[in-house]
Amino acid sequence: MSCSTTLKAKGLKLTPQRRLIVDIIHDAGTYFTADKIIAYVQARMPGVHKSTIYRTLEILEDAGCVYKSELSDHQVYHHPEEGYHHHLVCSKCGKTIECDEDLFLPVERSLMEKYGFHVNFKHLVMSGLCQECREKDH
Amino acid sequence: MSCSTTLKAKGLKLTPQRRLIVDIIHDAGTYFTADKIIAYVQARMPGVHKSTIYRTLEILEDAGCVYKSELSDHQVYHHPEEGYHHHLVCSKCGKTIECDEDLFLPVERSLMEKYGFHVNFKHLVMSGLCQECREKDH
DNA sequence: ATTGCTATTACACCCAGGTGCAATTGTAAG
DNA sequence: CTTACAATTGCACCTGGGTGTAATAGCAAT
Repeated sequence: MSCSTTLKAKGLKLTPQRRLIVDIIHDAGTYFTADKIIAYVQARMPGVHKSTIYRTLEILEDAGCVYKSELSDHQVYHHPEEGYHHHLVCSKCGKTIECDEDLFLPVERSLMEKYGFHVNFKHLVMSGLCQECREKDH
Repeated sequence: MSCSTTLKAKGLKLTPQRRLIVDIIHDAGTYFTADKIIAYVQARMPGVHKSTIYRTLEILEDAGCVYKSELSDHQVYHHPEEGYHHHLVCSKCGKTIECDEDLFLPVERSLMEKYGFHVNFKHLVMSGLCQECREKDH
């Protein structure tokens, strides 16, 4: 189901501002930080308030049209069709590595077994050191 | 090495403000949010500015005297001697469960093997649903 | 094409965390 | 016990993310 259809089905309106924000995220091949989205939107449609953008992003997230992750100190948005996976971000060079989510199934299982806790590991963003930076550093 | 000694060894001054902040964290058996620390400090020593407290906490973290974690939207500080462990926080009832860090060793290893990435999993704080809340919900 | 109702917007304002800077203070050396 | 100097403080101000609200605009029914 397309994003605009999903919105309509929920009784939500398809305003020009929303159309623009949806388009930007869908056209992105990768994830966008909130500030980037704000910059793009305001470049194409000056006067759009940042609170509108934050609220739209929240609505789109609730509707399942975009995914949000916390990357150390910012929020990051990406399109669901980009697939379910986590991101490894090198704290030295900033490089991003996509990471298969299956690697986390064992921990999820053991947290459940040991503590009865169902942890939410969707779209994890983790920081650390990539191979090159560790080698350079040695 | 005591915290004050560590500070002195780095050429840092032991001001009354710092002494107070250090004491508060060391006397805590558990973790403290930044706002709680600010409230405690300002109750005992009115006039201390929040930026001073944030700066002191950063210095103490760099010196290894306290550990910082990000808990969904706040920062959380705790004393190193509290031990290395992660926290599971229920997003429904707010309950906190301490979680053995050994559970994460397998993922750390597989991230290293598969991507050569050394992830920093110290003092993780994860949200999810605890057993009771899942049962109540069903 | 109007109307009416509800969702949405822009705005003003809030909050946590943080920075640059001039004035102040701890502390080591004389 | 001074002095000197760097470290620290409080302040003003900034930033990202977010909320309450009156005014506005989509959209469905007429």
